Amino acid sequence: MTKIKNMEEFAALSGISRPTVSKYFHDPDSVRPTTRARIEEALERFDYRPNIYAVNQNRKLTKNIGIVVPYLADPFFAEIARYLEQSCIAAGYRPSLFSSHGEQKLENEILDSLQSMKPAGVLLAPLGRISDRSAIEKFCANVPTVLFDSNLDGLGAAFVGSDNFSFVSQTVEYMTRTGEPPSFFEMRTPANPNANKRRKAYVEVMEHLGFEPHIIKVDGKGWTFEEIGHKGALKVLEEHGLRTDSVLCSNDRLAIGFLAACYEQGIRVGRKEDCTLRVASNDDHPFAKFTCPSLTTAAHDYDNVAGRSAETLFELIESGGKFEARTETLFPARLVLRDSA
Amino acid sequence: MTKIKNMEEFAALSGISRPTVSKYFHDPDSVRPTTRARIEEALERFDYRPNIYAVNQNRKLTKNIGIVVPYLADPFFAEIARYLEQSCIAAGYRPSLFSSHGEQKLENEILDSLQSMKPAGVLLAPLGRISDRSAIEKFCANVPTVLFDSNLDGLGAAFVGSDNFSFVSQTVEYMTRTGEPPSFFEMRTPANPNANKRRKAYVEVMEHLGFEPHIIKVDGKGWTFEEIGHKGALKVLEEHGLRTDSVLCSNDRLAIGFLAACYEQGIRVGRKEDCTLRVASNDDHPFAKFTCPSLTTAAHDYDNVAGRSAETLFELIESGGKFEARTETLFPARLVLRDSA
DNA sequence: TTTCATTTTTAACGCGCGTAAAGTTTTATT
DNA sequence: AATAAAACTTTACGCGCGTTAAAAATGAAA
Repeated sequence: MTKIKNMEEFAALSGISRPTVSKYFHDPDSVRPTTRARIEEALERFDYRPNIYAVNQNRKLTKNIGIVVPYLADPFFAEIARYLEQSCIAAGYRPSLFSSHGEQKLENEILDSLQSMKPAGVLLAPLGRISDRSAIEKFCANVPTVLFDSNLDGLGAAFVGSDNFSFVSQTVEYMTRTGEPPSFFEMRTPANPNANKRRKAYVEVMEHLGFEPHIIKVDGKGWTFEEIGHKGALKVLEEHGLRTDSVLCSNDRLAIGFLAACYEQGIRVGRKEDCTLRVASNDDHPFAKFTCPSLTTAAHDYDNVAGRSAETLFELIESGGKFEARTETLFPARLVLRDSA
Repeated sequence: MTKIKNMEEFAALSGISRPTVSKYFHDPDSVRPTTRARIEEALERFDYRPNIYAVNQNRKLTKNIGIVVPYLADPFFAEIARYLEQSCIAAGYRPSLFSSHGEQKLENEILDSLQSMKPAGVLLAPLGRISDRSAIEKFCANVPTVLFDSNLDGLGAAFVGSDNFSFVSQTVEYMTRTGEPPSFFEMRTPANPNANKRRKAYVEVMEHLGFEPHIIKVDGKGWTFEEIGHKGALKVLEEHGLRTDSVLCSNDRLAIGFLAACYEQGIRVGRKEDCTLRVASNDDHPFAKFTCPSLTTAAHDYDNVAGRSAETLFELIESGGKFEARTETLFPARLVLRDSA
């Protein structure tokens, strides 16, 4: 197996001219089947691959796609990222994954370094409230971008995410139907815009059902949601801050902290007779199945959110990086009944 | 702010010749302070950055570093990856992150695509038992590689990880000192080589302390450890397969499943009077603090493992990609006492 | 001021590939 | 078999930058 230096050499060995070989690598279907066969035959014998740097330097558009998530240590985003990666690869792109780790500075740096990669497109789940809106706006002006998970009004060519109203309405309706109406447990200043939409949905649904909304806001910032939920729950439980025996957490990670606090305080959670509290939540975090008790929650439609995000980006790329109008696609939640409520 | 097309143009605008500017970008200290100042002044006015593709095409060695983890949806690896990324950036490298998602095929593809990136070096946490050893061996022959977390004997220029004996000896000694000796709970065919070392350490420590080792192997494959631990625990509890009131899980994710099963079965876990079981584990998973009860576990020295891995790779790169001898660096665990044991 | 080492400039080539133009061959159509 | 369309070959340039060699400029030391 001789080592191939460059396309010139490979072309010679395969008996095809270099421009045709180049064309083949750009799109195997753009050459005649017979020549394609000859190239692929040679490809097996010599295992040559074009130098990606030379290719990307000369192509007007690279095949790179950037995937940016706000916090990769959250398995929710890790799962989404996995779907997205695979979709990109399947479509012939080269994904590269970045995590903002909850920091605006890092998000900006990622966008910066992404720009110099001249990507065909970017799938961006922004930090949300703490994002540098103008930086993202500038970025989106230069790079075809589809936002997902967190919407920033008007930014990016499209948004794909989950319908927060669907999440909250299902959980609230379920809880009110089977017991007392829930209080809403959330962070005081949530970074994620979904949190705000969930709160609004909660208020709306409660009022529609004829109940008085009751919101519990806990302090804490950053992405250590379990910790924040845990501390907040201890405080609430100590102060007897719950009006009913039901709590709806804004998201599963807060709920994980909440349940841990309940356990420590000896409070039985669930819908069995000996339980004094019901806790539900939103997201269907990968660990929600293994909390104690297992968590009743509204599940994201992972597959569809990720799939549609990727598809939308591909369409965007193929239509030259611009859509006529910005679209927002929201997928409804699926209520997952477990033991906690 | 005019747009700069290339280094030629930028050099002209800054009043310095292109080769000198090129030299500056390679190492700012390699030019005279006065010319450096002039370049940096121009840099502020025009915000130009070299085309990374052209740079990487021509440099013998890129500044890219690949980081490969076996399963990014495991927050443990997400955390490690974060440390590593930051270390690389701080040292002036450009990290790119990959996850094998538990699949050999993907691991191989990642190594493949990594090769064509001509990285200065790679930080690789292999899948372990299911890795394609020959593929990794071939890769390591071409790219300076430091293994971390999972050791593959003789592969890579160095290995940095945790001392599994330290993990298990601390947990076993603690449990035997404060109560009955633990059974060891693990997967039958663990992918991770650390699991095997932990089992051996368990046997060794138990025998040294004069107790008979008792190992419980549960079925299941893949990386859904919580699920496997959960199912396995239900079976064990049903069959009364525990010889004592103590269990040491091979890792925290199994323990999370184990605790969930205990909760469902109404078994009180912990060291309080009303508890009938003690469960400890290894890793100090980010969620171990929020299990019910919170998990007593032996913690990885995250900072040191990640820090030393990165440092070792930098040294490797600076010494031309080869070490005289392969080194293995192991960091001891730190016992974290919580409520479960 | 002279001297000499250091740094910078000028000029030019190379990297590996995209791409275009013009000419040649192959395939499809009738 | 004649013709046109499609695909391929040849030739050559360009991309943006690394790198080198020789010439020129700079700075420090004498």
